[in-house]
Amino acid sequence: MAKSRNTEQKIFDAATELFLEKGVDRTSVREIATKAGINLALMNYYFRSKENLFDAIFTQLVKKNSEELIRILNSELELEEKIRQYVYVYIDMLSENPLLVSFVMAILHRSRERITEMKAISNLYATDQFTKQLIDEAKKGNIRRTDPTHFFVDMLSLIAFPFAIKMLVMDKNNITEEEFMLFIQERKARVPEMLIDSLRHR
Amino acid sequence: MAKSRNTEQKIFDAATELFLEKGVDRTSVREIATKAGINLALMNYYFRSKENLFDAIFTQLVKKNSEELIRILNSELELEEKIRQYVYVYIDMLSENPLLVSFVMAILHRSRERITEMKAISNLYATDQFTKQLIDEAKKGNIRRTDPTHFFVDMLSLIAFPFAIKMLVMDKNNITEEEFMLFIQERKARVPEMLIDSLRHR
DNA sequence: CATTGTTTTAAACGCTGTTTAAAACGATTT
DNA sequence: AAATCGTTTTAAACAGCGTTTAAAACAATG
Repeated sequence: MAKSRNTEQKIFDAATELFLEKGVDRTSVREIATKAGINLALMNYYFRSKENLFDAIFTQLVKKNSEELIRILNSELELEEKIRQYVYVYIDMLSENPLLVSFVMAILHRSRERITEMKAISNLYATDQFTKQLIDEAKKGNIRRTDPTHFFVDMLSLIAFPFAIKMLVMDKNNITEEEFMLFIQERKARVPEMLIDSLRHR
Repeated sequence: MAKSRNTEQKIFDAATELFLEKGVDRTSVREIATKAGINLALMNYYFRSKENLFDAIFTQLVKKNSEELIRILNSELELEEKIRQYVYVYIDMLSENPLLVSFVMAILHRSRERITEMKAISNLYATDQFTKQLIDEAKKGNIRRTDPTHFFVDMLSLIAFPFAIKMLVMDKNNITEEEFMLFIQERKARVPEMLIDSLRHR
């Protein structure tokens, strides 16, 4: 046999599919090789390690999905509308990409250090423009003074954590996966209101 | 050599220490055996599997820490005070037990199914009394009508998720571990206020 | 004192991710 | 056209993992 030149892509595609199906840890390199129809050693030849292959897949996936989030965060949108759009798009994104959720969980689980060395992530959370907006609006008296870091952490928590505890919520409330997805949909309206409420004067 | 009768405990202790230090996945059974000063096979003899040993350690850890949380949630405390205490104690608990955070992350990461089959967790989130309180207070007009499930998920998200993204927050804000812990401490006041705000009429 | 059931041991099993060294191949140079 | 060179593919092995096995060592019992 010879080059065929799409070997790398075949590995990438097979791994993506298997990682989605069964999770990263439960997918073996031999399985990937079989599915891709290539020799076992080629995975290491092209990606150096399984970890590296995972990183490549994750980075591509984040890049594909994060552009809109970054655009919204750095747009000139009025604050409340920006929060609404950001939450809405983010929740939709996680809803439509279970793989993304699994990957994020895997990353968070692993990360004793290696987080922002993944460029895909550090770009995703470049919040300078948003931070400035929060401070400016507070100066103008339009909203309450708030710590931008806390606010952003609040926002991410309310958006992402429910996906992490999906099984817990399903078990506790005796609901199906479909019903859970409805529950998540409800949050697209609820979470922005809660965040905006927290910025109001009282 | 002979029974020594604390072999099981020695395994348990060594594993707990190593799991805390390096995480479950990065700790091998051979390492546990060495640290405990026992034969490799004894881990399987006493705990059947590494997964089972993990479950045993996790269950004990949760039991030790969750009593107070359950007590608060089912107490007769007035709603606002209950929220304040719950958040305060929960955050303190996670702050003082990094092992607990790692374990929860590991569990969430694994869980494609097996969540509430861990009794320790299902007890932890028995929220009937709390749910009733939210509904009653709304009927009395003291708070806004709210979906108790959403509210509880909000609460857990704001409490727990920041621990999960610890490295991300540290990297992004260029802060040390100590400064991160201060950031977490600030949330003990912030999070309850946000939750209580979300219950106010407007 | 022999027997029984429990605990410990050394060795192996089947799996994992990864490395090795040689083979096969395509393209380039002579 | 043949030889050379760098790339790609292969089969085989390696070291590590969690786990199992079967025999040995031991403590308690009849």
